[in-house]
Amino acid sequence: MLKNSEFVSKLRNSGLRPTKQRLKICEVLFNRDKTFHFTINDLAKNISENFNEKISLATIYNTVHAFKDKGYLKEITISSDKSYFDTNITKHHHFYDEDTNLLIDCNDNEIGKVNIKNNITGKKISSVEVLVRVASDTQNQS
Amino acid sequence: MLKNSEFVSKLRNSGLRPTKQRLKICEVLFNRDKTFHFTINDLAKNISENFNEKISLATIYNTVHAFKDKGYLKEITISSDKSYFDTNITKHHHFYDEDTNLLIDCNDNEIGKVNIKNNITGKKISSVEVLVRVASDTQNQS
DNA sequence: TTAGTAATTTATAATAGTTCTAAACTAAAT
DNA sequence: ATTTAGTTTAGAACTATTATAAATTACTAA
Ligand SMILES: [Mn+2]
Ligand SMILES: [Mn+2]
Ligand SMILES: [Zn+2]
Ligand SMILES: [Zn+2]
Repeated sequence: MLKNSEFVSKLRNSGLRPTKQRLKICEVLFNRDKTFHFTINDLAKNISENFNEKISLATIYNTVHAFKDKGYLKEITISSDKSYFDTNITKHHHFYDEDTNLLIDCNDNEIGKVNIKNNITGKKISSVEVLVRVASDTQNQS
Repeated sequence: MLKNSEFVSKLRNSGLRPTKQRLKICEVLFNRDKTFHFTINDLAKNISENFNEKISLATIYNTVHAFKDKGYLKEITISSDKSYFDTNITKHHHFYDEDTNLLIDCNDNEIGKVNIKNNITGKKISSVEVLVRVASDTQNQS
C-alpha cells in the first residue's frame, strides 16, 4: 500500500529514473496488501487489460529484471518453460500445485528450518529454497 | 554398470522397443559407476563427439522424456533457460554452484530431513526438493 | 520367411519465452 | 534551452523445446 511519491523515491534511490512505465508497474506490483506470484505474461496481460497504458513487452522484461536486480522481486523457477516472480522478498518456501500451476507461500509453521550440516568448501550459501510439489489426491501414479 | 541385454529387458519391460538409439542412450546414461547430471545438450554433444552414431535431437528429447516418464531419470529445474536431468533417481537434494553452473548431490549428512508440518488440504505431496545455491566466497553482493 | 502393423526415427518447421538492436523519446543536468 | 545519458519501443534474433509428417525399423502373425 505505497503511494506514487514513495515509488518515485524508491526508484530514484535505486538509480532508476521514475518513468511512467516503471511507476505503473510499481503500482501494479506493490500497491496492494498482500504479496503475490506472477509471470511476465501475467503482468503484461494485467497491465494491458486493466489499464489504458500500453507498455511494451521489452520494457516489462527490462523493468522486472531491474527490480529483481535491486532486490524488489525474487525469481522462482519451477519448470524450464516459465519463470515466476515473487513480490514477497523475505526468505520463504513454496508449495507448487501441479493441478492449478499455482505457487503458494509456506509459512514457518508449515516447513521447519532446513538444517544444512555441511556446505561445499570455499563456497558461500546464497539461498536455500524448498519446493514442495503437491497434486490432487486422486489420479496419481501414471 | 549394466550390460546391453539388461537394457533390452529394461526397455521391453517399460513398453519401449529396444532400438539402437535407445540402447546407445542407455549405455551413455546408465553404464557407469556413478550417477550424474546432464542437460539435453550435454547428452547430444556427448553422443555425437564420442561415438560414431548420430542420433537426431528429436530422438534424444523423446527418449529422455520417455525415460523420465518411466522413472529412470529425474528432472531438476534450476533456471528457466535450461533443464537438468539426473540419473540419481533416489530422493535427494542439491547444491547448485553458481560459479560453475554445476549441480552437486547432497547426502543426508549435508541436509537434514525437511520437516513439513502442514500440507495443503486435499493435496498429496509429490516431491520435496531443496536447492542450495552456493557461490564463491569473494565477489558477493552486487 | 514374409507380409502387415504399429512404433520409432528423422529432418525440418513451428512455437514460445526471452534477449537484442537501434531508432525515437524522455528525464535530468548544465 | 541545450545537452547528455537513460529509457522505451517495435520488431528481429535467439534458443530451448515441441510438433509434423514422411521414411525407417521392430515386432507379429501368417
Ligand atoms: Mn522455451
Ligand atoms: Mn527459453
Ligand atoms: Zn512466494
Ligand atoms: Zn542429483
